[in-house]
Amino acid sequence: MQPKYFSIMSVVQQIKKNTAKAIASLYHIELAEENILINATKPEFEGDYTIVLFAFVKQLKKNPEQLGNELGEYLIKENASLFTAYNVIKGFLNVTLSNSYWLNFLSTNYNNTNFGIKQNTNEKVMVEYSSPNTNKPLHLGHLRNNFLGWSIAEILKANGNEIVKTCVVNDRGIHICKSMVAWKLFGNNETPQTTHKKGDHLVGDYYVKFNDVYKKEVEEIIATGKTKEQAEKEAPIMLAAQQMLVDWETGKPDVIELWKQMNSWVYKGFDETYKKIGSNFDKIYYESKTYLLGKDLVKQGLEKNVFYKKEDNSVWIDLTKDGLDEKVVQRKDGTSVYITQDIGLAEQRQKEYNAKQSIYVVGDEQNYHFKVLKLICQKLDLPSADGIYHLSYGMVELPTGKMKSREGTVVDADDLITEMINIAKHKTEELGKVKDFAEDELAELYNTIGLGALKFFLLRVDPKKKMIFNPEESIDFHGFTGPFIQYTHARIKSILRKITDNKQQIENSTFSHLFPLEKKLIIELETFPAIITEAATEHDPSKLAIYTFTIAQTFNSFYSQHSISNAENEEKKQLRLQLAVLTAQVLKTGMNLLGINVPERM
RNA sequence: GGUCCGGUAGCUCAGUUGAAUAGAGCAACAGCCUUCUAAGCUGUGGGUCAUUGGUUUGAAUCCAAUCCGGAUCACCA
Repeated sequence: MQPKYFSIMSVVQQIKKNTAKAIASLYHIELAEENILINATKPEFEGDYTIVLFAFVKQLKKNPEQLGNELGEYLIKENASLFTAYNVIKGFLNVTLSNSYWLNFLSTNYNNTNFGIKQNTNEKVMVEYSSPNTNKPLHLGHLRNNFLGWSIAEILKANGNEIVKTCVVNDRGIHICKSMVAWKLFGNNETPQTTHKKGDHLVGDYYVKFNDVYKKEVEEIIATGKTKEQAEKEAPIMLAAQQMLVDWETGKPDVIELWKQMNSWVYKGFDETYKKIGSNFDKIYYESKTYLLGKDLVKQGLEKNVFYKKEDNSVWIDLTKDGLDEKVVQRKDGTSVYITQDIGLAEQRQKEYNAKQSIYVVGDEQNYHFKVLKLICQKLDLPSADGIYHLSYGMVELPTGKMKSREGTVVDADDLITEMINIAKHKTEELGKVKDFAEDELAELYNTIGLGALKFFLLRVDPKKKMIFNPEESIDFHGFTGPFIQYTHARIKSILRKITDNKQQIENSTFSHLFPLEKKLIIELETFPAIITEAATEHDPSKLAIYTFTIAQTFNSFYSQHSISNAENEEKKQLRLQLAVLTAQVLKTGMNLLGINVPERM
């Protein structure tokens, strides 16, 4: 049996194909299928799908009504197994598809656990996400990044791509030295063990400490009559951090020792958080090892005249013809800048993995940077260039404005996760439906629901848009939320468990009556494979979040109106069982693609 | 200042390859659990789609201008 993977043509494609064929045969005009607009028919009209005629009215020199009628007649005559009725209103041709078509779709797919998942194409895609700094713990913004990265990787996998998940850890630089200096000055040899604090939080505290001290020092210097600019340059703690960076680069043993020590605390803390949110990577790059990459490419670029050297020995690229600016790629002292290492890393990854596409999940504040990066790689003729895709997402802000870790005004990832799990616990206890669960089962359930709520909350909006998180109004568990969908899944599973004689097979597929809500659910379920494709091509998990919500909503309406176990007759019962099984399957797959688990009971 | 992104119901957001009377959720109000999980369902109210002009049979969607908000334009990362 072949339908392991979904490969049947979608309804919409079939309608397009038939419409094109009809027009070719009736009017001898060839229309490209992609130019035919098919919409779901609005509920106030009769029909399943609507062919919008306006687009080719002019070309065919027909009035819409007449064209609609001729097309409708033709479709029904030539393909009676698919089309059973039509009506024309203004320029809209509404067609009704045969119930046997829908029933056939349902019975061939309901028990396919791979429904919606495409055949593997072996096309490799790299997804870089998370990419934390080792000077502070993860916060809400990192969570959006992680969830997006994970989800887009899963979605691409479902579309047949081979995925390499990667993370670039920013473990060196002046900001890392800041926490190191502060710890050295004020830390009294504190460790995660002595303070019982997660290592990333401990280090983060010293990053904040650095900035507090720095601010105070600057104020003191200004009070002596110097300008702000001077003060910022002269503050002793800043000078100490800069010296430490120099010492790090020259490999001074005690600095390296401290650096390794503090980073190891951070990694341990990160691992804990990653484990909680279910994130992992196939390959981790450390900037301390890659920051020197790209120097050879600078040399090559000079030879190719892509770059040019100024009198002071700095190396530049002129992007003014591309509407951008001049950009430095190597400092006058010969050291490389941020973008240089990115170019180098892009090349190295290409050598190591040879991926067709490389997706960078990075905030929209770096839109310009990635535009430049791609352009430079293209001008250097690097094989990785065209595959560079910046999956840009908006910042998560608080009602009070931007989060700033320097000022300690961030929503901490660990705290938020703990809070969400606690809320899940309280709500679950209030409802009292799982009193027979063992303790570890309960813990797992709270985890699933709490994280489900959080992930769904962050993934349900278009990644491009910035979002506002209000800590006062905690994340909801009703309506357009993760728990609502998880609940619907658990509800279905509960029904299925109770029906013992579930042979789940309609013997009589010519059974032709469908209630509106039965049909609506089937029609919506049928679009699942297309939604997965759309989410992948648009790099947008929110498409799936919205879709799974719609399915859950429709199922619940259906459920409240039609009984499954006490259906009017055996055929209806079997039909509804199939519907329930496929709905649960789609909800599960859809949520998994968002990185969210669905419980069997809740 | 240049470039880019955004402005849709009280709030959070869909809808933006042009298409029927602009949709959800939350909040508010009114109903529904002797029947498969009420974290649910049904209904009501709520809109100058920032503004103005243009293109079109048709504009929230495309074009122009304006207003508001944000990002970015570092030999920072």
